[in-house]
Amino acid sequence: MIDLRTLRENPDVLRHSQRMRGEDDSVVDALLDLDERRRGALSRFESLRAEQKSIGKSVSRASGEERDALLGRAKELAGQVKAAEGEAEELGRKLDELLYTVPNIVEDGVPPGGEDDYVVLEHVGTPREFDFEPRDHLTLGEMLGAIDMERGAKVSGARFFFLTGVGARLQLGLLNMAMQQAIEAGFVPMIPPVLVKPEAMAGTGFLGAHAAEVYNLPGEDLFLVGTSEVPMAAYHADEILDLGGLPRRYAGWSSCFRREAGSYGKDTRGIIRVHQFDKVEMFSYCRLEDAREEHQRLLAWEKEMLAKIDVPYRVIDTAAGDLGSSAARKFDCEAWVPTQGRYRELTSTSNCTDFQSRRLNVRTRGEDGKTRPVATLNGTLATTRWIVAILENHQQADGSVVVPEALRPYVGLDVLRPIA
RNA sequence: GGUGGAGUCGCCUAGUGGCCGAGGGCGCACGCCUCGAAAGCGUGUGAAGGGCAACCUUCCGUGGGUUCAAAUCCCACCUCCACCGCCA
Repeated sequence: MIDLRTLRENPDVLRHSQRMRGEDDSVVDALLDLDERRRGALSRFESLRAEQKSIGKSVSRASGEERDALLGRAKELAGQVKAAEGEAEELGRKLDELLYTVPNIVEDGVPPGGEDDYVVLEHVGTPREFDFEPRDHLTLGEMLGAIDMERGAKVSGARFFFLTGVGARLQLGLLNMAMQQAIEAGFVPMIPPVLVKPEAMAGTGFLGAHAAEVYNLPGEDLFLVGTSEVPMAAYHADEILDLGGLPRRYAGWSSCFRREAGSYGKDTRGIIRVHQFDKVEMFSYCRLEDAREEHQRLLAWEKEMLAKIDVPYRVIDTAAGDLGSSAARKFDCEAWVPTQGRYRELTSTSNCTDFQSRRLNVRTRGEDGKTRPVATLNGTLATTRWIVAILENHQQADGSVVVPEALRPYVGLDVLRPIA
């Protein structure tokens, strides 16, 4: 959520940001207009209410005719107060409604443009030359008895799967390795609820433009989270965090649920794009002025994880138009997928500045004693999709897959071999 | 799912219509005392918004209602606790 005070003082910042995202900048004027009208109504209500209170007090002291006169005036005021309050509330509702549609202000330095206008920041590792025809991850997964899409579809429908045998072991090992790295880096490990209230979903910015992506349980008024970012951001909702305790870092392990509405036909083979997967996610609360630096740290921890699975990847700086509504900046790490001949997202780290914390009311107290919103950031440490990169990049001609060295203690196997 | 009880300023608690945005204790901050500390004493100590100074308004689980006036009365809902039922 945008800060109204900042908007009043410097509306061009939001106008520029909206244009960077390729979105409507006239929302700025609509906001300013509503804000001014609401403040007017509020101030009318406040002076009426003040008068009503003071008359109310004199009623209790007065008697006889004087009391009757005061009562008359008080009754009159009661109606006016109610009307003025209603008007202020109505305008406040409209303002909030509009405010909730406005995405975060884009950070300086973000490349302009849309999905394809990202800037590649670096390449790490080199795609391997195969002296045989590499198999795709699903073929390998089936040969290894690791992935069962057919039964996934039988039981749950398209884009569902079973991880079986070494597939299940691979995922458990990978996610455990991620948790272990996070713990060693000082993160608090966390297993959050994956069903959340509407406030948590809206607070993190997932009920806006991408509401169609979210599963909900209408009878329960609960939503299935698409990432543990949601419960971890809402974890400290309505709290004032100790300044000395920042940054607070959490590593959440959860299943993630996505409807993948509108992606019909995309990535229909294998486990690249599925309705349910598991993820270890970093989440950090820090001071606003430290957020850029913290963002770089999260990116560094992602790279540390990627190094452990030893796959070639690149880091991209996502263009403004492709940022989520809560992100001010986003870096993705994309691994090389040999059979697709391209890079696919394995991690994504976003700096959400004070966008989520304003909605969720997560604050800290500054040196001046005043409360102010914190920054929230998130980043991926491992997901089910990583299995794709591991299988494809480390496959051998016979269909076996060499487990990356760092991962071996967690998986308990050096090589995954095709089953008979 | 049923019945009973409860939700007040970080924590505990007082408060049954106007003198309550709200008293007390704990905690915390500052000061005095002390060589220093503890104890003791004194002062201060919720949040949001508006003017940004005095000050004003809102918030006593949430939402509605009654009233000139609601923490206080009425209704609905939510949450927590206890017991019962049902079921992992």
